[in-house]
Amino acid sequence: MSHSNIPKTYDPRKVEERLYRYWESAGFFRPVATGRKQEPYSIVMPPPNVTGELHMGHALNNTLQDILIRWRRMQGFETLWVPGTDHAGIATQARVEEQLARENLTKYDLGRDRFLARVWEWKQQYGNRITVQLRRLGASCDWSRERFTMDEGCSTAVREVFLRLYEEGLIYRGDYIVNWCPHCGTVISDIEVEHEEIPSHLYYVKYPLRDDTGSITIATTRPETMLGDTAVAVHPRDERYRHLVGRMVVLPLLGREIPIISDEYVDPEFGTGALKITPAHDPNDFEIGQRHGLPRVQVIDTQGRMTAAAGRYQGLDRWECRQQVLADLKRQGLLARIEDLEHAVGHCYRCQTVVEPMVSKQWFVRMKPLAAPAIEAVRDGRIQFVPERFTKIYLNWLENIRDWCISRQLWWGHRIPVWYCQDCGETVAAAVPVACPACAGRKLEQDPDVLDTWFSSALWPFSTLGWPEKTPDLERFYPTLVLVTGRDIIFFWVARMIFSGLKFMGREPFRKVFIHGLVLDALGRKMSKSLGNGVDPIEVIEQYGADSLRFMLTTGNTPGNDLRFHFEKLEGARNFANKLWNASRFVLLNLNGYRPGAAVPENLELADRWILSRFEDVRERTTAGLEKFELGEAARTLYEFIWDEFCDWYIELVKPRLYQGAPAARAVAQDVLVQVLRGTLELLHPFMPFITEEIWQRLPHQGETIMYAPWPAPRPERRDRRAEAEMEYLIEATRAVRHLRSEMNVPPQRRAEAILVVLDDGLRALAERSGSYIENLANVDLKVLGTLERPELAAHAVVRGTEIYLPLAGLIDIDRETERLARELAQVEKDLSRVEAKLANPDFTAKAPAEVVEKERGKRAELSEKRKALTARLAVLRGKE
RNA sequence: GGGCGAUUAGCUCAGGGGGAGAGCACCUGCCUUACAAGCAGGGGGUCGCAAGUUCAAAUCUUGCAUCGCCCA
Repeated sequence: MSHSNIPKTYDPRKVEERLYRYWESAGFFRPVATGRKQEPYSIVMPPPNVTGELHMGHALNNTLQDILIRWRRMQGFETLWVPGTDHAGIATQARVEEQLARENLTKYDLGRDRFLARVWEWKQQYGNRITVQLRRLGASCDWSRERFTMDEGCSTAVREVFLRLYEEGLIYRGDYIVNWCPHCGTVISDIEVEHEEIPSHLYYVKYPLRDDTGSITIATTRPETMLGDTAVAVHPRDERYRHLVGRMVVLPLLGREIPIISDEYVDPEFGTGALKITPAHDPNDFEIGQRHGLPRVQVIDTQGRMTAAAGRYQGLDRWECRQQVLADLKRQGLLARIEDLEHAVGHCYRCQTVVEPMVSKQWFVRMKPLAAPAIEAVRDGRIQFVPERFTKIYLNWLENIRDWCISRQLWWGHRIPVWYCQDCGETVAAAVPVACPACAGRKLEQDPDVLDTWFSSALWPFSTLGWPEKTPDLERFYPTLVLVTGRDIIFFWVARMIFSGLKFMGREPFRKVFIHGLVLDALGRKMSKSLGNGVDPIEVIEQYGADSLRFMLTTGNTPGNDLRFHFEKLEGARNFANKLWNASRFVLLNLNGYRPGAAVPENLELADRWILSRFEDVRERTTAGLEKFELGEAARTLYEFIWDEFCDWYIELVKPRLYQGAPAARAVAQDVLVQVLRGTLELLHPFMPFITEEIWQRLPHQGETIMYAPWPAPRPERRDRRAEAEMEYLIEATRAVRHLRSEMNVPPQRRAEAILVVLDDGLRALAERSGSYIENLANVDLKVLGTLERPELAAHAVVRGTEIYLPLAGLIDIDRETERLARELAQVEKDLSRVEAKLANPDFTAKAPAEVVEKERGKRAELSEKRKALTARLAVLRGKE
C-alpha cells in the first residue's frame, strides 16, 4: 500500500460513512461466537421515539452503549445490541394531527381506522430517520434485529401481558382520580406530571354555618373548585374547630349544604387549618372523600370548562371561572384575605398545560404486588445501579408506589384487549374474542382506549428477543447485561422493565443500570426546543466527525453527572483525532522495509522498553475504567498516553533511528511503533471507532476489521519499572535544559552545549549511555562529568542530584541569572523546611506507613542537595559581581 | 418539607487521606522533513465557609452557605 498520499489533515467525511457501510454490509454487528469467551453480552437500546430526531441525549446514550458493546465484542463475547424505536403514543399522534390540520382536517374527519392508516404511513415515511442518524454516530447495533414497539411481536407481547395481569387481578378498571390533560385530551400517569413551583395566591374564603351562627374560613389555591366541594375538613385534634365537626356549612355561591368533617390528613398549621374538600378535582381530597363516603361533584370537564354542576358558571374556562368566583366572593364579603404563595402546580410533560385532576373510569395496574420483587432484586444486589446513589431514588419511588393508570384516550397505540358485550354487558378480555362467554352474543365492542406507551416499553428487554415465543435469542441473550439510560426515566422505564422482567421472565432484565446525566447547553441549561438552544448532533458530526463528538461526550463526563456542551471541547476532540492521524501518518511513512518480530527483548533500547511498559500500564487502566463504567477516565487515559507519551516523547526519540539508524535498529523501532500504535488504536476503538479502523486497516494487521481485533491482553513481562524511572530522569533533564535555553533566549535552531555534572555513579552511567536522547530532544551537545568542574559563565539548574550547565559566554546576564537562582533557592528552602518539619514530628515517623516516611526522606535528601548546589552556584556568581 | 448532586486556575471540568491536575484562554519563542487542528517554554489556585476525626484533610464526618436537579 502506498502511503505517500495520506493527507495531513484527517477528514472524517471521507471515512465514516464508507466504513459504516462496510461494517454493516459485512454483518459485523451481528452476534458472532468467537470461541474466546463462552458467555453472550447483550444490551437493548432505549428505543427513541419514531417521531424523534437524534438529539444530544441520544448521542450520549448511544455512544456509551456503543463503547461497551464494541469493547465486549473485542474481548470475544458474543455480543448483541438490539436497536429499535418506540411508537410514542401522544407525540406521534400529535405530529400526524398537525399534518392533518394543515389540510384542514381533524382525526374525527377521518375516523379511527383511516387515521391509524395515516399514522402508519407517516411512520413508514419518517420513522427511520432516527435510525439513519444512529448509524451516522457509529452505533454498532444489529439492525437485522431492529424492532418497533408496535410491530407484530411486541404487540403480541403487550396483549399477552395485559391478559395475564388481568386474569391475576393485577389489572383492573375503576373510577379513580387521574391526571387529565385538557390539551392532549387524555389521561396521563402520575409520573407524566411535572411539578413546577409557581408564584400564586392563597385565598381565604368564609363558609357560613348553616344555622347562621358564624362561619369557618378555609384557605385554597384553587377557588374555582369550591363549586365542587362536598365537605370542609379539619384535623381531629384541632381545638379551634372541634366544636364544629359534624355541623353543616352553606357553600357560598351555590348554596349547597356540606358537612364539616375531621381527618388526619389536614395540616392544622397550613392556612386556617380548615380545608375545603373537592373529591372530584384533587387527589388528596379524593382519598379523604373515599374515607368519608363523600359525593363527587365534577365541575370541570375534559376541555377544562365548567360543567352544569357549576351552576351559572357553566361553560366558563377554569381560569375565567376562578376570576369570576373571586369577584363574586369579594362582592359578598366572603373573601377574607389573599396571601402570596409559591406552590407546585402539575403540568403535562408533553404540552406543559396545567393538568386537571379528575375522576374517571380508567384501567390501572395494581402496583404493590409487582413492586415488591422489583424492590427485592435491587436490595439484594441482583440489579445494581451505577452510580450507586441512584439506588435510593429507585427504591424510594417503588416503596411509595401508587397504582399505574395505563389507559389513554388516544387512537395511536396498543388498543386495550377488552371487549364489552352489547347484549349482556359482560367484560371480555381476550386476544381476539369470538363471542361473549356469558351470553354467547356476538355484539362485542372493544374498549376505545389504548395503553400507555410505557406499557410496551416495559417489556422491551424480552419482547424484542421474541417473547412470548421461546426463541433462541431469548434463550441466549436474556437477561441482558446492562441498561444504559438517562436518569430522567428511572421511574418511567427502568422500574417498569424490572418488575415486568421479573414477573414474566422470572429473572431480572439486566444486571446493571448505568445512569448518565443530561447534556446541557454551554450556559448549563437543559437543551430544549422552546429555548432553541439545542445542538444538532448530525450537524456536529458533519463538521467535526462522529469520533470527535463521541470522544467529547465521553471525556467531558463523570458517571451520572450532567455535562455542558462546548464547541471548544469538541475542537479539542477533533484536534486529538488529527493528532492521532498525524502520528499514524508518521509511522506509516516510516515503514519501508518493515518486518514484524524485530522487537525481541534483547534488541530493545531504553525508549522502547519504556513505551512498551507505559502501554502496558495504559492497557490495564483503560480496561479497568471500562469495567467500572468510568468511561471518561478510560478515554482520558488514552488521550494522555497518545498525546503526551507516544507523540511528544516516543516518536521524537525514535526519529534518529528511523532517519539515520542502522537497518537493524530501524527495524526494532518500526516494530515497536507498529505494536504500540496498533494496540493503542485497539484500546481506543470503542471510543473512536472510525478513525481507529481507518488507520488500523493501513497498518500491518491481521483480520478483516478492528472491530474483531482481540482486546489487548495483559503482557506483565513488559512492565519495566526501571525503564520508566530512567526515562523519567532523562525527561526531567531534557526539560531542564529546554527551560534553560528558553530562559536564556537561545534560538531553537542554535545547537548549544550542555554539561551535566552527576555525582551518583548509576545516574551518571545512565546519562552517558542515553545522553543522546537529551541531545536530540533539547538540541544540545552534551558533556557528562563526575567532578565539580564548573564553567563560570553558564546558566544553571539542578534536577535529581544532577547539575546542569549551559555555558553561554556572552549570553549570560549575571544579575538576572543570580536573581533567577535566588528565586529558585527560596522555593527549595520553603519545600525543604516543610519536609523537615514533617520528619521532625515523631508521630509522623512512628505512625505513617514506612514507604511514606521513606519517600519524605528521599525528598529531603534531594532538596538539600539542590540547596547545596544552588548556594554554591550563587556564591560563584556573586563572586563575579 | 425530604432526597441527591455541584462548589478545585479567568472559563469548562477531572481527581479523591501523604509533593494541587487537564483542556481552553493568557504570556514568550518557533511554519524544526507526522501534525500551526502543531511544537517548546511560562504565569496563574488559602480546592465554598466553619468545626471535627487523623501523625497527615482539597479528599473522610458534621454543620452552614450558594447553585442545580428530583420527590411530596
